[in-house]
Amino acid sequence: MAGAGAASGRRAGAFGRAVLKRAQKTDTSPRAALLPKLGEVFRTYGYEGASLTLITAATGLGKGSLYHLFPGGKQQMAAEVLTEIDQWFEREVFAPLRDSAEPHAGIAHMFRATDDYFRSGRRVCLVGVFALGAARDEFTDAVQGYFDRWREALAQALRRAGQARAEAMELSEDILAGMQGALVLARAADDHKIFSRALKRMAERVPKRVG
Amino acid sequence: MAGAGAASGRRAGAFGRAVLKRAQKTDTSPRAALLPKLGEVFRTYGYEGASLTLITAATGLGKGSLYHLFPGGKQQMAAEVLTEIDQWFEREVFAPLRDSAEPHAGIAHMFRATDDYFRSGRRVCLVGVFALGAARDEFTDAVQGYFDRWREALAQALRRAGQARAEAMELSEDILAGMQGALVLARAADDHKIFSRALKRMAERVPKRVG
DNA sequence: AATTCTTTGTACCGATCGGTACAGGCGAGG
DNA sequence: CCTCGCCTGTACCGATCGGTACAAAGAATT
Repeated sequence: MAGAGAASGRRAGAFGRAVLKRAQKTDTSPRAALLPKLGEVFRTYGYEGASLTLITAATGLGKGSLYHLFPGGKQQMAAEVLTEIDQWFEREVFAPLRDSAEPHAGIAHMFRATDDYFRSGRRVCLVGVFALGAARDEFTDAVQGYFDRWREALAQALRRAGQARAEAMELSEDILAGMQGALVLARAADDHKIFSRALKRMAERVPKRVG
Repeated sequence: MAGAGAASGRRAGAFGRAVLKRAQKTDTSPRAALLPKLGEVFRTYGYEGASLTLITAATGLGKGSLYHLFPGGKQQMAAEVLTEIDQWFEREVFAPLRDSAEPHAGIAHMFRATDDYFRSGRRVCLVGVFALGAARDEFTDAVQGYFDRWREALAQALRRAGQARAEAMELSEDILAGMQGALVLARAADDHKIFSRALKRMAERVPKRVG
């Protein structure tokens, strides 16, 4: 969809593939450094609320540079931010859930990574913000995919940890909802500890290892 | 804060008190009929996204009428919508939780009313939408108050149902978060049943009556 | 040094934003 | 019937919206 790294990839000559591949792992392009800043603006003000003025202020780049890097405008910026977030979670959360030999380790890793990402409740979920607003309809796939793949990966880990199919489905949904809701409450009350408490409860809800 | 019913109250002469009191219970003024429509616009598009154009379209009223009824503009409209929602929950949820002789009945009533209000997951929470966005800082009291009083009322009911202080606090937070999160997930996946499942889980999490 | 291509600031675009001014429509009371 | 006061449609306001055009600055290549 949104070609993150397309600009750097275009510059690649005979060694195009190798360069592109490395760029995808740790991209040092200005574009990559930009996405987190863009993400913060969207996270804080929502898609509609993130005006070009706010974006230029937050990034330090003028419209010229912005539209040179993102010819598709706001829509493209948001799309690339979403895919960057998706990649982060894929790497730090979904993959460990699916691949770790010991499922409980993957689940523990998820809770740690999630606590980090949401800054222990000081940050809200950009995908959640988009989901609640009108932007959902413009980024349906990204929004659906994020939660769905998370739930799927978690349910799979829970099954491997010994839970029955139905219980794993329910519990994974329960844990995701508990987290998202805690982020809402934490921001509403301006009290990030609400999120920490929720994370702890969710972790306790996962059946302990039997072995 | 925002004087809902102030316009009708102003008209009241010697019988001002009585008229005002009745107006608060079932207000038949055009203003009262308007607030739900306004609420739907804010709920769907967020505070910033709810443009005057959208509002006039949804209400059928021109700017002239709108600003005659709400001299304070969008800000006043949103404020009155928030107090109307607060009043609804106070009546249908918080009061039953606090006052019902049998706390389990109050809690059951809460789940029923909540399911109704959120249309079994087809509707999102306006206060949650505001909480996540920049509008939170403009309506801090209303946003904080809504969740805080809900949590407080629920915790009190749980205590009366036999739970210890700390457990009641945790569980009330857990239930609110589970609901809010389920609304986010339901809208993200466009699958309202996520909310129904969450409601059921939350209800089961409340300790059964001992007697 | 000359040339080429990328990057950037700035001026500008039409559309829309929230809000105001106000003239007339309208219905109730005299 | 006339008047008075609430209500409402419309024209208009400056500001800002997202986006475009383009010329000059910079960097890289030869």
